[in-house]
Amino acid sequence: MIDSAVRIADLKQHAGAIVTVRGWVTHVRSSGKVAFVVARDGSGTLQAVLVKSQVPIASWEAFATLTQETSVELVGEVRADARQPGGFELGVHVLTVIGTSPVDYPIQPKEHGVDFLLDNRHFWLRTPRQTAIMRVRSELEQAVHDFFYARDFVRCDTPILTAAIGERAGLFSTEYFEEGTAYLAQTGQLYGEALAASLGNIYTFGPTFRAEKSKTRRHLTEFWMVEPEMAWYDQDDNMNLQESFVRYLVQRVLERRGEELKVLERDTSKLDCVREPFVRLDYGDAVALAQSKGSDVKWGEDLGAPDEALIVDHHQRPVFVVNYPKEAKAFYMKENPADPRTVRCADLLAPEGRGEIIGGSQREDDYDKILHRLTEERLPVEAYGWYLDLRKYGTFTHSGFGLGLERTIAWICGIEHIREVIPFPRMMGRLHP
RNA sequence: UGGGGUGUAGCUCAAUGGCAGAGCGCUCGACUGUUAAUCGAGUGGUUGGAGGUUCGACUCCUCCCGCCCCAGCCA
Repeated sequence: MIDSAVRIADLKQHAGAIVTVRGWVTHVRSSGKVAFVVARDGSGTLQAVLVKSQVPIASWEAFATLTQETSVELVGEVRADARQPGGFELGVHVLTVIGTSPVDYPIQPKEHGVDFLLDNRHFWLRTPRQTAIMRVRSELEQAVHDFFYARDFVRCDTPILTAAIGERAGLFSTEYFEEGTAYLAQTGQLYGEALAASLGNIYTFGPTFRAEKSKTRRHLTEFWMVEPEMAWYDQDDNMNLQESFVRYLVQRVLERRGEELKVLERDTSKLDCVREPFVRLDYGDAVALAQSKGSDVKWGEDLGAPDEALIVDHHQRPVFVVNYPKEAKAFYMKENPADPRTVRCADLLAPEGRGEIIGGSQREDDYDKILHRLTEERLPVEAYGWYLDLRKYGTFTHSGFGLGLERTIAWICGIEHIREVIPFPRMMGRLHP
């Protein structure tokens, strides 16, 4: 801070005092000899009142020049006023313009189209709904760390620039000195497995990149993922942890970000369902359920988004769909001893048509089986040498999962499209601002 | 990539083959308590682009472009 300016949110602690507030103008109103400036500073909004006969001429003239988003410094008396949302207003003694703002500021206090707002994302982020979302996002990120710290998981940062490993979907590539092509990581999981053999329980939390040409409300090309990896956890332990984790995240936002959820007009009763045990539905039963509701999905196929919606709507709470067919899932998932056609995995489907927010599995720990799967998938075995070593030198039962941060935020906040829950979304056809 | 939709003033939208409009914004004016203040006046257009049909096209047709929704891929 430049000096002892007061944050708007803290004004109630300064009732009756003369304080300095700095912020940006959102509205101006005038009634001839009384003028009103509404300003925000990131912590809240404040109405400041200027009376022509009680302020210096320079301040009165400065008011006349105010436009939306002009940055200002206000010195005045904090006084209680029942008409104000926060209960206080500022009786201005001095108004000083810090930075002017041309009259063509694009965002008005009215409805705008999505494309226009995304073009002006740097300004859109100044609006109340967007700041509420960003505060929930921050709360969730902190909650992730608190949850795992309390359980003695070690946070490990895995590389973003990688050689060609990982999953099958599209990769962003870039030149990498004499090493050829590097790819932006689409998961930290394989590194997480190596670290689990070193530290026991670990998690990674960072951005991941997928060059898929997806244009849905659930996809970004750059998104943040939490990926825990636990030594000596089987798939049941894994799901138990996921259930505790998701329950904690929801409770944390309900407890600490109620104001933000109110701004977002979130019906929080829809989140009460996380307190009940999550449903654990075998893949075969999930297929049968979807079929009974009109889907033509067949055993062996991955569930489509409409199938997932049918399944979750039926149960009205989070659902684990467990043990998918091998062909529908990645090579590293452990073969199910009870039914070798399937693997020991689970997708966690969030309520309200949100679809998959977690994908997880027990990892294949048998050297020969995973080598066989790599070959089957026609993946370059030589690139996976270090990964195979984890099975060769002291293999171990282990499991992990990946939680999509943006999908989780969108679900908890009740935001339709995940492009709104990351400050500067990266999607097909959008790289600016 | 496939299916559907859409594109008109700075923004949000009207104009169903016959004079291209409104609200908001912006400019000027009035007002000593406003809450997206109110009231009065003013300002605003290559109707996404190219071609075609027609006496006449924002409107109908063809192609192209942008965006939105859905699907696939996944978190």
